[in-house]
Amino acid sequence: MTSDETLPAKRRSRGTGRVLIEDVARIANVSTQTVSRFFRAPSLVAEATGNVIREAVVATGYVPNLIAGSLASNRSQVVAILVPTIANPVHAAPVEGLATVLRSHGYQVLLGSTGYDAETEQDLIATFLGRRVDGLIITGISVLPAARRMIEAAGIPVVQIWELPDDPIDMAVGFSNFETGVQIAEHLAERGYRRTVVIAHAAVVDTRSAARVAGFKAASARLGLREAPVIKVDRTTSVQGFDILDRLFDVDSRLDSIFAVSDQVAIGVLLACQSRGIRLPETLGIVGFGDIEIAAQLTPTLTTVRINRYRLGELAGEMLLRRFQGLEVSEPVVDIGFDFVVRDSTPNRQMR
Amino acid sequence: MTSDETLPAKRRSRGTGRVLIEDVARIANVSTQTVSRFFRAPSLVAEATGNVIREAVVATGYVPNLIAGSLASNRSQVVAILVPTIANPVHAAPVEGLATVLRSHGYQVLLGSTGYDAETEQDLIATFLGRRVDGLIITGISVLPAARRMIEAAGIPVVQIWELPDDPIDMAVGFSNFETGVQIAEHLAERGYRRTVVIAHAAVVDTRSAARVAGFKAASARLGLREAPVIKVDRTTSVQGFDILDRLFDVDSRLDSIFAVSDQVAIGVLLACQSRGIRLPETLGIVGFGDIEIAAQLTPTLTTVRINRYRLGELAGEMLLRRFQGLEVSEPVVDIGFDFVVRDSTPNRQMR
DNA sequence: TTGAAAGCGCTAACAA
DNA sequence: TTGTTAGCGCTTTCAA
Repeated sequence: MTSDETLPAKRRSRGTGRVLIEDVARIANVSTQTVSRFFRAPSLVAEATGNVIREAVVATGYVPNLIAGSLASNRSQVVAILVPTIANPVHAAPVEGLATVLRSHGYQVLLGSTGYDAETEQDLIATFLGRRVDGLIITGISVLPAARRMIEAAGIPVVQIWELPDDPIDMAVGFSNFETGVQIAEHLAERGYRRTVVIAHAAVVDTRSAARVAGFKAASARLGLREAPVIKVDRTTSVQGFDILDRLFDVDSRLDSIFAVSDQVAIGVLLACQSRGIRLPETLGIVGFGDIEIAAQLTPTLTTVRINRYRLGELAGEMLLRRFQGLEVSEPVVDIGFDFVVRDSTPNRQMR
Repeated sequence: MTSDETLPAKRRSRGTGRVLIEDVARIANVSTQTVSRFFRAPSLVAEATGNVIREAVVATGYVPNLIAGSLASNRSQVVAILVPTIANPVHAAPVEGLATVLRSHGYQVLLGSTGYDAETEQDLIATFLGRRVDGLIITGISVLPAARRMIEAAGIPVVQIWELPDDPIDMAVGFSNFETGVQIAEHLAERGYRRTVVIAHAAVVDTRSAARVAGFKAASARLGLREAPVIKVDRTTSVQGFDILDRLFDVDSRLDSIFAVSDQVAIGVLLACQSRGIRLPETLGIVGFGDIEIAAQLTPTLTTVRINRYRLGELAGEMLLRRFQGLEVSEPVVDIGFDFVVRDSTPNRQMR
């Protein structure tokens, strides 16, 4: 017979049968508050007391319920990150950087894949706010107005990554995608290419790749070059060269170069050329974006733009952590820049 | 002057100033319980009542606090997944599959990167259990005993992925890594290769790649072939061919083929050969593992093993969902199999 | 179909 | 350095 019968009749316990902080407290002969303190700030507990508590924790196998702690403290120790798709290593890298930085400070990462869909993004934001995440990382700037209002109402720190928003929700870490397009156009022009075809991303919310194309076009116009034809692909995250190669020559049978908004697409074209016996780089100059690992090992090696993607996530995490500590973030919008990496896929082209 | 002064003096509210369920209830002129029901099971609320509540929700901008809900209901609606590193697309794919399946059922994904470290894995498991996740997905079988005990004590459903454990913690979705190694050895033998060098993973917790190597060795021995030399690399997730190529020829200057435990490594070697003008596939047969997207587009195309990685995560999610619904999982350990994909990198070799 | 009361397990505020 | 008390905001239980 248990002691349950000694409880007031009205008490209908829904207990989960797990070890609670009060069990530890009773065994260690201290208050629950002291046990709580022992976990959150051990330095505030006398060493002898701490040892007794530690023993009681081991003896009982106590695991603190962080949900209860979150409710009481109004801090969840969770940060959410929204990416278009985690299956693209370009977006996986910041997640890895973020998770690593946060974990060393006791925070965990809640992951949301939007599939390049603004509605899905908004739904995820709503859910994450309902979970009372302490901070939010968002890929890009195309946040729906309603979602933005929800975020602002929640008042939590937010970092937008991959772009430099004119009107940031809060903080941002990124670089000028437009400028990468400009440099690519200038490079191709300087090397003697005159008939570039651009391979862009069909997804409208991918404002990052759109900005690269816009930069390319603006610079081409300024240089007095023809307006490059653009073909659009549904997915820029996969290597799918043969179809694209056909479409390229359909659009301009005399093209001399391509600029693809992602390395994956550029590499697809490069490999398709190889497979069909089209000589590279003589026949076609190729520029990609992202500098994925394989870009430097292909033959020819790929001219592209390198971003420190891991650092992007790491830095975003560090900015959130500063805010969590109540500190100022001196530079709320950080330009981490990019490296334009010239390799063998865009050699000097003899003028015609 | 606010109404605060009418509150009992002892009441020291720590309220967050946000809209609460009771605000909605007051405005809609119903009890908090009815509002709660409206969110969890709208069909139990009269339509007219529901409409009034909906209006009140919109008017106030109420966002339910899921933390409080989790504490009260003892369900967090969160599933955690542990992967060695999210930066490897091979491990990112199941995460994407899991997240997609779970999201459509109102569950979110908490992500943990272990960095192929068992201690880190254990720490993450402890944290996730403290957060009272409703389910857990673990990559592989090398869970430390203490971590295993914690999981079993928590009594939540668990799915181990990528392997078929002899002694599963709970459920599993995987395939026989050993058997992939066997088929690779048989294929190379049948095609006339006699001097294979194996490129393995140095990380001891990567029991998956170890099993592939073991299968390869067992089959080679059974076929009466020489025991293949093994070289170990620290990271199998990156394309790093030149160093490895040198080491290969150091180990066996007359090797005729390689088996790499990951496509990334196999492709690194393939590209390094290309770059150095080593003729493929004549000089060297190459087999990888994983069938990453680019494998089919290289020249020569890569012989490898295909796993439905996305499905791996999806299926694991579906198994958890069944358990959450209190249903039986008829087959707790599922073998999803693999496809051995023979391509151009391992042509028939003329006997010497 | 709706409501009242009593927790869920922890931490913040205050006091000693 | 430690303890007491009163919540955190929701859902469960039970009753109507």
